[in-house]
Amino acid sequence: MEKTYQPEQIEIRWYERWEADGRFAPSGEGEPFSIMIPPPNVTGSLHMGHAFQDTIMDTLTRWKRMQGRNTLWQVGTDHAGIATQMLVERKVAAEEGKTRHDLGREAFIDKVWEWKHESGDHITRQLRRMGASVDWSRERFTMDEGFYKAVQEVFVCLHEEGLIYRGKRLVNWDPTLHTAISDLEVENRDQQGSFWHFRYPLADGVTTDDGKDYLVVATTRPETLLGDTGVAVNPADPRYASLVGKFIELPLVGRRIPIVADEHADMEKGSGCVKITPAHDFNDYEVGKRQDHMLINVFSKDAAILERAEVYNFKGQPQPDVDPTLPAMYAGLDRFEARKQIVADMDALGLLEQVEAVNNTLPYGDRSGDVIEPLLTDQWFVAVESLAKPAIEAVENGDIQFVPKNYENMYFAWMRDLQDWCISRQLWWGHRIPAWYDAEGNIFVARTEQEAREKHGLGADVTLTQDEDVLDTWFSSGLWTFGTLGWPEKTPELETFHPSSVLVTGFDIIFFWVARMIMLTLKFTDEVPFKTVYVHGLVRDAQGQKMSKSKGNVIDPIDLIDGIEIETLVEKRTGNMMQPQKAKAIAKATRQEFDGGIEAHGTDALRFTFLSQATTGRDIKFDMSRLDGYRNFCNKLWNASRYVLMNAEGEDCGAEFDNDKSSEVELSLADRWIISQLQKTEAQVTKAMEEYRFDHASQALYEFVWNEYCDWYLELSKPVLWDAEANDAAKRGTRRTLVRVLEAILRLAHPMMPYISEEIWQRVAPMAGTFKGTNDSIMVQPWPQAEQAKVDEQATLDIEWLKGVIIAVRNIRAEMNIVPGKPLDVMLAKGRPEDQSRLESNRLFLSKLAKLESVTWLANPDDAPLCATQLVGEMEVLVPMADLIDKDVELKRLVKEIDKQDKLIGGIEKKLGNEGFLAKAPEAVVEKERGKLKDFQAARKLLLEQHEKIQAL
RNA sequence: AGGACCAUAGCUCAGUUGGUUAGAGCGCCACGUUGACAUCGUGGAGGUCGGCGGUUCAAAUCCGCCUGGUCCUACCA
Repeated sequence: MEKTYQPEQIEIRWYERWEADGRFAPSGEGEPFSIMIPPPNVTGSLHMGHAFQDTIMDTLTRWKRMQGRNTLWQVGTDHAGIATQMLVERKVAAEEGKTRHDLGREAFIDKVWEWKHESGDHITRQLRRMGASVDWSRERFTMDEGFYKAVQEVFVCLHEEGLIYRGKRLVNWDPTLHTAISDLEVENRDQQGSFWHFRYPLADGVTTDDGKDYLVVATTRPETLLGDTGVAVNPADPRYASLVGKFIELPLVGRRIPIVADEHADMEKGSGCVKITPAHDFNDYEVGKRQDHMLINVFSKDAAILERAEVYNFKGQPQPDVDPTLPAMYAGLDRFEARKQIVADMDALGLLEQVEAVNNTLPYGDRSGDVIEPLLTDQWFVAVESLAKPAIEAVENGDIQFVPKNYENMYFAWMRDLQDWCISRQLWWGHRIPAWYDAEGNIFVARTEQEAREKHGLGADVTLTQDEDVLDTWFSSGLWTFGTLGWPEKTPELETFHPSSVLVTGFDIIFFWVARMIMLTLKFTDEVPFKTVYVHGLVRDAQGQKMSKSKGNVIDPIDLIDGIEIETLVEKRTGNMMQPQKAKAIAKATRQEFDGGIEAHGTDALRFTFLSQATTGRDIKFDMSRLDGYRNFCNKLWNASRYVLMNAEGEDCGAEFDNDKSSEVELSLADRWIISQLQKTEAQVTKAMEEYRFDHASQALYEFVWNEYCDWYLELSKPVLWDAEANDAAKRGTRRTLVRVLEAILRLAHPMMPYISEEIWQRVAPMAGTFKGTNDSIMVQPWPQAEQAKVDEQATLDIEWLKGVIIAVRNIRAEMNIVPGKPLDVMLAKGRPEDQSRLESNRLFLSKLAKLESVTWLANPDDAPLCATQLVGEMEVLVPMADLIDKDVELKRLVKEIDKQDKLIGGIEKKLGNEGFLAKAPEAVVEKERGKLKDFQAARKLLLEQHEKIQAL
């Protein structure tokens, strides 16, 4: 073995080997366990969030596989409608100077497929680097033929049931992308805005009670004035009671609009009068509906002012009787231009009463960054109410459980206030909506045009055109758990692996995806999509900032694995930016944070870091120093293995002797102890994994490997192995323990650190007798199970004693500035009989580990010469110091120690002096305190004696 | 405005049903390298558990209020 751990030499090799050996496919045996990967964007690349998520999924998958479950980790990607289309549009623009419209729909779609083929395996390659044990043979893409079939089936069925409908409704419209987006794709940002107060003249010579001939309405969006259909006042507002039923003459437009009473108007706010614009505001839409107003749309798809308004009733029917005339001077003006102009014109008319500065929030499209406009358009919707009910129940009754549990509240809150879901998108890349129209605009929904004709008896003479729009990507990913398994066919995979066992996902897409999956899956399979939802937090940068390309603080997980030069990193972060003006600052910050670039750490160290930070659903600040630390841990494990191999390879490791009582194999105290500790660790790690506490699982492993196996057991093995006089059975016992415990460690580690564990296991397993032929792999070994019978409490106590004495001697060395290598003569005094017997049976270990010349039991403590002392329980560890002792230093140390004991004693005495405590605390607690008091007092007494002795010098 | 979550060592975080001498890693200080590992070893310093109040014999842990932070939902006519 190499002297240091070098991940790059082993990782790719092992992944290729596993894949070639078909290790990732379900075994076909055992109780099924399945995880469906949240499909990443097919043309995307792996970011830290993916890497984190994939680590968790792979750890669960490998763990369950080792537990003998029939394990499927289903892999695949989604087509990411808007994101991919935008990317290809930009690419086409850059390369050919053309828009998608120049190319036409078909040619453009070809371009997207080309791009998919070109870049589509990037993310899957990265998944492989992460060690993901996904079943590549079952890889799915949402735009695959088979998956499309599932999408059509669902659409048609829902439509037949009346749960999908088409309607003219207000949607969040992205004027840049020219498509509807869901409210989840809208980002609300705070900003400084203006609040314009306008005077709306009363028609027909009417005046207010206080004699004014106008009402004041305020708005943050003056340009919508053109679409006003009325002014609302609160029905209980005495100020305007006399005006209800009267009219306003809408300025600039000249339209007569009614004053209506509606509870939407808040008497406390502003003047108490609200302008109503049903076609441009979600609240006003509701008011307009109640008041039987028209919908007057004044915006084009670009959010520019129309020449003539479009007028509809609330059924979406055009209203030719309403005069659609709009002022000519605004026609074609962009909404923000129009706003300026309208404000200026109102001012000129003396109708601008005041402009107030306000803090408000504005909706932005998370893709385009443009301000979202509520716009009246024809869209397809899913009526979610009847779907939501069972979806809520599934979580309420525990069929689906969230981990951590508090996310269930977030889910309920959203589900109980659900709007119908707009599923059509005005894009080209996606699942085309399976609906056809005849010349009159009649709608025929079917799986194919052929079916549409047959179903509705349409002759060949009827021209049908398919709906131009595509479906929201989340509509198709909502079918992911069962669509990937072959639905609507009744496949054996569907039978076996659905419902899936766990969904691992970020909280940010609970609404987007999780909720919709639950609704659609229950509807179409009568099963939940998954039994558990493990929700993890966001991976943030070291400062706690969200990682984003525009901030220039993203880290490519692959760069943490392979390392990256600083110049390459700067280039990567500042190249191809949307906002190039930020490049300089980003370069500077990057150079500051990653001075010498990033070193290679390997996949296992990265995975272990993620796991150790995976606490209960909170965000994680990615910490480079922890990554360093876990790479060191890999190295530690590597070197411990090196030691084991050096001492065991080619030697008799007793693999064939299974009976520990056999005279052929003799186990030392240390052997029994480490075996005992291993059982506890196995139990701990398993429990932690069951509870999704990967931080606890990784920590339990780390502590056992480093602080017990390496720090103590390996050291304790040396005296046995290097003792020329030790018998063969003892050596065999120690070698066997070294090897078997290491082999178990590797199996415990494997789900978390697949590569290093496999690499070492290949060398260790043959000696441990667990290797079954040349093609064997740790991936299919049984998960370690704690055996209660091997827990040896006596051995634990004995080793604790031994460690205590060794540490006491080390302490004395440090206190007295004695070099670590100098052999010492040590005496043990006071204490109990078992202390003496422990000394006799551990003399060898003690001498070697504490580097002692001699160690003797002092029957009469008064015989002790002048010594430095330490306490182990009630026993004193004495190192004769003769004239070497520094009186002042030692006195000071003792005083400090005595003070410490005094404080402890004081605390307990106070407790025990409290009658309430004695009366009400459980007896066991009281007893424990009494015991502690006794110990502390005994320690204090010894320290005091020692102090007096030295004082007397 | 409503809600959720968070606040523990210089940093990143654990701390299960109240009873621990409040822990880990990293960092820091001192010492140390012939026999697995300097990606290391040994020893050490460092915390009034955000603040105030309450419940209790006992609070980092339970309750209330406050402060600071993150996020979500709503509103902003």
